[in-house]
Amino acid sequence: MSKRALRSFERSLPMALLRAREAVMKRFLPTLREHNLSAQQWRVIRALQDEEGSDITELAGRCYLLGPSLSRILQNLERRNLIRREQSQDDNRRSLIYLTEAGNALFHAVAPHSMQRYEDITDKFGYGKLELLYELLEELVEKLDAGDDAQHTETKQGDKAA
Amino acid sequence: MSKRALRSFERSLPMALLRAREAVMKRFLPTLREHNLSAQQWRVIRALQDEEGSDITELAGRCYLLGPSLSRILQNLERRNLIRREQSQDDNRRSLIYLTEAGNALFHAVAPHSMQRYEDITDKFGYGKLELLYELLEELVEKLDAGDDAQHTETKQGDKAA
DNA sequence: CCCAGAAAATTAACGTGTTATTGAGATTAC
DNA sequence: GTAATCTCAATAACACGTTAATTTTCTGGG
Repeated sequence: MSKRALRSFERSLPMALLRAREAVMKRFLPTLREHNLSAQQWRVIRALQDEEGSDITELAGRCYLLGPSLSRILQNLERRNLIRREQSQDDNRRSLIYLTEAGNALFHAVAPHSMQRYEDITDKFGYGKLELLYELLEELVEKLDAGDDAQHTETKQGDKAA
Repeated sequence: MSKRALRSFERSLPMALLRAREAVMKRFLPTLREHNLSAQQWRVIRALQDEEGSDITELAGRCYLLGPSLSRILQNLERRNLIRREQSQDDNRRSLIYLTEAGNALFHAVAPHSMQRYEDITDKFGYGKLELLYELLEELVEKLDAGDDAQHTETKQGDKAA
């Protein structure tokens, strides 16, 4: 038929990606939960272990988080003494973020479990298929992000109370 | 290379799935936003268009939403007169949900744009690759969920465990 | 130096994800 | 027929996603 109906949910691409992500996250969340960490908090700790002294904008980019989310996450981690801030000398607008000793210890407590989960997934799904999946996902993002002219941002009307 | 360190973010599977999902959603969100709909609200409206008179538990399963989220979404849609509720006769705990005329009209206003976005994506990425991606994602979920109890339970008609 | 504009970070406001809890209505057991 | 139990739906509490607005600081042109 020329005019197809909308895909059913089971074949909807955003839904399929969501399901897959949740299936994967289910393998990681129990360990994180034992350490009272959300997936996002763990991303931040990993990123800081990779490279300390990032400013917040750079950290947000590496963790794929938006500023406001990261701002709240850092407040939380700071309360728990897992990170600390230092004012940048060059630019007083910037804070540089560092793992504390406790943060570093937490990383080393969680990391082995996290690695184990990756190996579980690789074993269950197959190394080749996993690599193929990575490539497809990457290519999808590339091609979709390429031509974005059709993104006419909407005209905002004032009614807030929608 | 698999035993040495955690994957970098660029190669992390949850992150890759997240990026892909967001790249896809970027194509749909502008249209939804023009109609003051979130992706989840749109999922609910689509599901109701498919099959009206669902109870909330069944609707949650079809929309892949958890109860509390759906509860809030339905309150929102009800305030906006896009859905209405009816008490089930058989079981007073259940509400059955229906699209109103306005909800139905909204569906028909948005659906063509949504279809067009799917066609854009298929064109950009390629039909074959898209199908391959679907299959891989499905297989990933299957293999990871094997042996786990599913979090988002689907309403399976048919065999109730005897 | 002063001021307009840009950038870094936070805050505000709203909607959703998630777990635990609650309350009303069904179901089962005894 | 009543008590224990299960189920449906809503609520509470917290964290995150997202857009807009605010504050502070830096920068560049007069």
